[in-house]
Amino acid sequence: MELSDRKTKILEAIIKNYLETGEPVGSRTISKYEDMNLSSATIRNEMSDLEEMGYILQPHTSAGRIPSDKGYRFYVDRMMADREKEVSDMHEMVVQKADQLSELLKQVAKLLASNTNYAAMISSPQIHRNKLKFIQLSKVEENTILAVIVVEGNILKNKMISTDQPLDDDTILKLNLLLNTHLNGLSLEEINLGLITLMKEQAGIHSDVVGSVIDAVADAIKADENLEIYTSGANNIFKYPELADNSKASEIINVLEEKNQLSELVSDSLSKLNEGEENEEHGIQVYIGSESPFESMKDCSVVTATYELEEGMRGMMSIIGPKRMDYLKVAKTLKTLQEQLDTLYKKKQE
Amino acid sequence: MELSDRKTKILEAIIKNYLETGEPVGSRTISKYEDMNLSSATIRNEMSDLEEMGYILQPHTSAGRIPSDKGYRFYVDRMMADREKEVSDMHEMVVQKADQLSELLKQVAKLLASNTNYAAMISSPQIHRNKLKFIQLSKVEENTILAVIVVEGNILKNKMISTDQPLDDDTILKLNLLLNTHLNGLSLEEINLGLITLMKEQAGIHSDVVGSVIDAVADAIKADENLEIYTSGANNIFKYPELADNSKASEIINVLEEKNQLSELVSDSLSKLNEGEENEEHGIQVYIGSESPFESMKDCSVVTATYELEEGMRGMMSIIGPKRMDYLKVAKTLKTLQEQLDTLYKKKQE
DNA sequence: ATTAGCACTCGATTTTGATGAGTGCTAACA
DNA sequence: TGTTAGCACTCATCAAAATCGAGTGCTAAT
Repeated sequence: MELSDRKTKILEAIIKNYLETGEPVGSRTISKYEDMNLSSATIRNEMSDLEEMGYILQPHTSAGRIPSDKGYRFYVDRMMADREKEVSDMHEMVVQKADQLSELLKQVAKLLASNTNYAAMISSPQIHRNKLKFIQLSKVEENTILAVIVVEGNILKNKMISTDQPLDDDTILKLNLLLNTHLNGLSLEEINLGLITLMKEQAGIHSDVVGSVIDAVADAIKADENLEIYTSGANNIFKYPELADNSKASEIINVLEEKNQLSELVSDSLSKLNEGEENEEHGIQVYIGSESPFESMKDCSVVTATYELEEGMRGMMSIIGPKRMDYLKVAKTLKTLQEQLDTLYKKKQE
Repeated sequence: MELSDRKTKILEAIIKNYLETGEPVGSRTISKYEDMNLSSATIRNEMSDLEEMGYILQPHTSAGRIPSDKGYRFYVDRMMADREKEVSDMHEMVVQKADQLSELLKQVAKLLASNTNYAAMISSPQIHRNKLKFIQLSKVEENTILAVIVVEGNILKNKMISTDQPLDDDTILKLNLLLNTHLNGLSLEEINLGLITLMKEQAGIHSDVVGSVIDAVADAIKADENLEIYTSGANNIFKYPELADNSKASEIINVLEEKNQLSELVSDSLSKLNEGEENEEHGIQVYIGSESPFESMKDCSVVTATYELEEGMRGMMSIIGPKRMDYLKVAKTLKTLQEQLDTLYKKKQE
């Protein structure tokens, strides 16, 4: 069966009503709409068809209908197509300049959550494609060396390195030179074992101690590839009865708190994004119910967007809410922040 | 009225039973205990007294009794006094050496939560009494300078400083010298406006640009005085029906997520601790119900402990659970981690 | 001082019935 | 042939009523 115009109209009416109320919607309610000059009986027939086609379902006999995942999917796809039509009110969202990237991201997470009334998360950007800009070792204590590594985008990594024997200033100077000449300008992922051994050989005489320092620096460069995740608004889920149920809430909160799951997911989908086809629609993706990446989120919808601070520095943010979330508003919020991050960061750099 | 031996015994029995079951406990239950050779009627009389004295209360007529806050307080004080008597089973808790302090603390938070089945938090240590060890400015880009500040305990602070005009290498060298000679060895709280202006004067000629760099460094030193808070196990609260109620759960989760409230609290009580009388009992504090620092936690108990990584580097950790939490186990868990942090950190330093 | 016994209370659980929103189907209608 | 009025039926929800039982307080006997 095809989706006739009338069916579409009815389906849309059902979904919209359900988004607002969260209650199953019946034929009578729909028939009373102004531009719907049909009796409830006719609506019922159409609804019956829509149910057969899988767009809506009945929680139980003699209840109204609610959208199925397929129904939401239809609605979301349609809405995304002509999103300009509708304007939902948005608060002003202003991202304040922040000193540290982590502060900025925390702020964004908070903004996302407070503007949408759903739970939000944002990941730090991936940087393994970024180029190394600058390495500096300095002696902090007799047996302790501090390594500071600066990456494109002015991302910092530090590491304290304890050595078995003290290193004299001259050696440190040479090491600095060695590291910078070999590594500067390379992207993080280009730095491999081969390079490390090469450097160790060139360091020559000093053998052991120097070798271990080089290893430690390499570690610092490679480490921390797991993205940081910032979340906010977890308690918003209590606002939606269909999620506030104990076991569901517990699971959702767990996912938000156990950030490593999220972290993996983000890095997976980011790397797919890097290789694969670009996603139009500003990379906004909607996962409805069972489409969602987590088993424990089968009663939620997850809307994700990528952001890009500068070439290759991509991160992900997402909103987690009930299936009947205000997709339009969420998409807009995400887009707004995408843009703000973009411009803000470029300003900061200049 | 005095607490007779028998009353004490009964009270203790009531509390213990309630800690396990979470249900009001009646006279009959108690009378059946092995070493309690009394009829339920006698117990009832005693219970009636205990209620009058405020140690227990009835949720409603014809229900059993539950401990009041005063009852818990009695139990906790008593338990703390002779805690060695009882041995509750504890999992092995091993804190893995971690590269970054933040990783270590996250790990500890997780351990706390998973061992106790309550929610846990830990703050980063306060460092404003720590002495400055080392400052280094380096040029990263034409108009960008990186300041790295190392504090006793090898805590790092960094800041990227954008300048209006480029600074030449020589000036940077001089600035490094200036900063280090003036500030090294001072504790963070000793660095004040006077010192800053003094340095600016000595920098002399270079005026503007140099001045702003010094300001930026001073900022970096002073900033970030708000402690980081790491939480874990928020979803554990759903295991306790008396907290799993929607509105309560929401509030608790909110406090755990809005870390700045916690942060303030921690820094308050730490500074009190620094000035005031030392708390024996390894600084383990129990807040029962309404004694607790947050209005929204009036149905919880909060057990806090301070830890000390090295002289003056103190932080706080705490467990948040229902009033009927297993105080003994919690206290032990906290103490164990206190000790582990202590030894681990000292090893790491050596 | 202790306890057995009993009446009484009151939350929790189950039962029952009424209500009403909503459906599916059928027959009449345009 | 598409639309609709009408009706029997379903079933969640709600409230009132009935039942249950854990627990108490009191009294009188030991």
